[in-house]
Amino acid sequence: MATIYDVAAKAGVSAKTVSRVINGEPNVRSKTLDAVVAAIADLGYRPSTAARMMKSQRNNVIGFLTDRIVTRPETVDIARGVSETARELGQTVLFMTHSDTSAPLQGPEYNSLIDLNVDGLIYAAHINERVELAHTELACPTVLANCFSNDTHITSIIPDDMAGGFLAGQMLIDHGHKHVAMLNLDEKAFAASRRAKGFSQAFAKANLPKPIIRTALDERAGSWDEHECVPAVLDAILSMSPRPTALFCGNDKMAMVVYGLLTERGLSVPNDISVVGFDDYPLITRLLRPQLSSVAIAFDEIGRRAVRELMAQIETNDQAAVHTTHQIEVPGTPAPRGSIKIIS
Amino acid sequence: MATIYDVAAKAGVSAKTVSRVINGEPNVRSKTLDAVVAAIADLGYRPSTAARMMKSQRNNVIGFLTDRIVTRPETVDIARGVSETARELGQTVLFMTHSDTSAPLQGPEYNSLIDLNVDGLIYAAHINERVELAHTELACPTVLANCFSNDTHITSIIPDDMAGGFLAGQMLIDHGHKHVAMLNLDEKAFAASRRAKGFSQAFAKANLPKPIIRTALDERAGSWDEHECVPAVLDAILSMSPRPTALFCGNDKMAMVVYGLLTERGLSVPNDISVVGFDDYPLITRLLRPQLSSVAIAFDEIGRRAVRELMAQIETNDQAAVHTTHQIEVPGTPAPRGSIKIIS
DNA sequence: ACCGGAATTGACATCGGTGTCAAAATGTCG
DNA sequence: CGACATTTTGACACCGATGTCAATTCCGGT
Repeated sequence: MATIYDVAAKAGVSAKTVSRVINGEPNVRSKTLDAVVAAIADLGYRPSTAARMMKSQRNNVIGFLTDRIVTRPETVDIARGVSETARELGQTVLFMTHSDTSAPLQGPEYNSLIDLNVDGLIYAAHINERVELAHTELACPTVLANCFSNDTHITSIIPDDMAGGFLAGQMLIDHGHKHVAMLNLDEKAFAASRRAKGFSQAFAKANLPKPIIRTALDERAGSWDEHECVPAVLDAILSMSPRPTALFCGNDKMAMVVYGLLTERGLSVPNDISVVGFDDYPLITRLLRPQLSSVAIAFDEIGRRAVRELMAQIETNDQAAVHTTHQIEVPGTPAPRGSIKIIS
Repeated sequence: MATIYDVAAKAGVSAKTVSRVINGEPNVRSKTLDAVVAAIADLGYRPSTAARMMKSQRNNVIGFLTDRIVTRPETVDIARGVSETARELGQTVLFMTHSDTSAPLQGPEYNSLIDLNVDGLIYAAHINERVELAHTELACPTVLANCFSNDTHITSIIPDDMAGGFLAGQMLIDHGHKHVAMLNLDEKAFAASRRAKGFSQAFAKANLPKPIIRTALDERAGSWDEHECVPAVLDAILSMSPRPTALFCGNDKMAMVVYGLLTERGLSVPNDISVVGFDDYPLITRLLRPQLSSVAIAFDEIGRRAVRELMAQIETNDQAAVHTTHQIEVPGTPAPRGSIKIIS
């Protein structure tokens, strides 16, 4: 690999002059500039980032750490947003996945990242929940994505689950639904309870009866068997009178299970009952028939915001900087599709 | 940030001795060692990777470049395998996603990776196809994952789609199916044609009639509307006599669409007709009712192998190293579930 | 041609580690 | 106790870039 000295020798100038050219500094005669540029091209020279970052103490590298489950579309989309925005801002992203999920900002991966001298760090969780931070002192500027902390020093970017739940409710109201039910995820989870709250608020605001809300997730079960108690809850709801005209499911996965169960029970979506999901996983919402209505959370936008916030923090190196907003909520978007019947 | 000199001063030794301790070199008296360790702990010292990599020219960093679509479970799983294996081997992974998908080993992201002095590079495609490489000279050791090249110098790790198709066929044969049909993806795609070929071979080997194979993908359509011509193809197959007892879909997504269409037509899976998918996306196979039988490709294993091959290449720096195998095929695993009826 | 000031350019130190090799300390044995 | 082998330690150069600051070149004006 050619070094700056090789280029300097070839162009008949000093290393410093080559450095000037590379960094676009002014005050280089155009003739020397041409010679240097030619030499660089000739030798296929690329400056060594190692040497560069050693000198400047800035790496233009940010770390991205996720909890164990990277397969989740949420995390993937956040990663995509981070990746793209970082590129636009000339930053490189170092991705790592926690091997041990016990504490968010700890463990071998966290240390690797810090050792590699990242300028800042984004921690993304697969589920919007409060995380407990071990350190009070952070090793570098840090932004949380899709999770938050009580520590007001730490900026976090989270989806607005309450507003999302409201949008789901509004979508149903707009289609004329008045008596509806929600099959919620684990009530104790932050995101789930917010969605339920927002959903209720939509009906309260429209002076409609409070929707029925039931927890339908089996928290004790494994990842793919967690829907075991959905049938019972669903049957209970279906046998109510008047029977709800629509079901809001805590997320798209549950909605997908509900589709199957409704088919088994000889009920068709949306003629017999309408269904709304949450998350808008395209794999589910676009491939189910009829296509599933849902509320999309722009996770890539969460990633984007996270990078921008982080860069802002890095730039204003001032530790005592006033963070006016330490919690930024990204709104969702309703995605109405064929799974909602219009009731007149 | 404390430097090695700070530690040296605090421990009352030279920088070199501290260096010895950090790198676990022998010949350090235990008393000095203790003093140094204490000083390191005291100051919270972490060696600067910048300085380190500048000296050693080895970074222990490998690059991971994917084509645009990172949301695909394939790429995500490969990334997971890469990430985990890299960690086990003490390597750091730099992830980047191509912004411009036109040529695999080119573009700003590729250059970033090379600039950052990665020791090696893994390029992962979202679909198992041949890629055209622009350079003949590679800037660093490179391994392809889920795609391959004609260039025999380049190692690639790909799923064995033909064996996978065979497994799908065998799964149906084992359940007593004799007259079956396949709704294939775009025949011109490498992976799709291999799956179809393997599928046929299973029936040929069992001395059963050749399965009906139809292309059911609308290649002109956009990403989520590509299943528009499935209904027509499906109806054509359903009206055959004798009607096939099972449908092998080119992938899980198509199988999911087929589920919906069968429901609309009043046919139930598996009583009226059996269905098999390909890929084993858990989001689809585990949430459909009945659960979808599929063939799982261990993409994380592809990622693992890719890292191991890459490290082997990096270690044997010899450019003229003989690559006995430049194409490694990773087999799939049949995942039979409720979507296949047993025919006696 | 000469001068002053601005525009260019380069010598050299520096960043934080590691390799080399010689110096110092330690230990062993007659 | 001295000679010698062996272990332990440190001084110094170097990796490849950039900042500092002084040296050089250039230019217009006299």
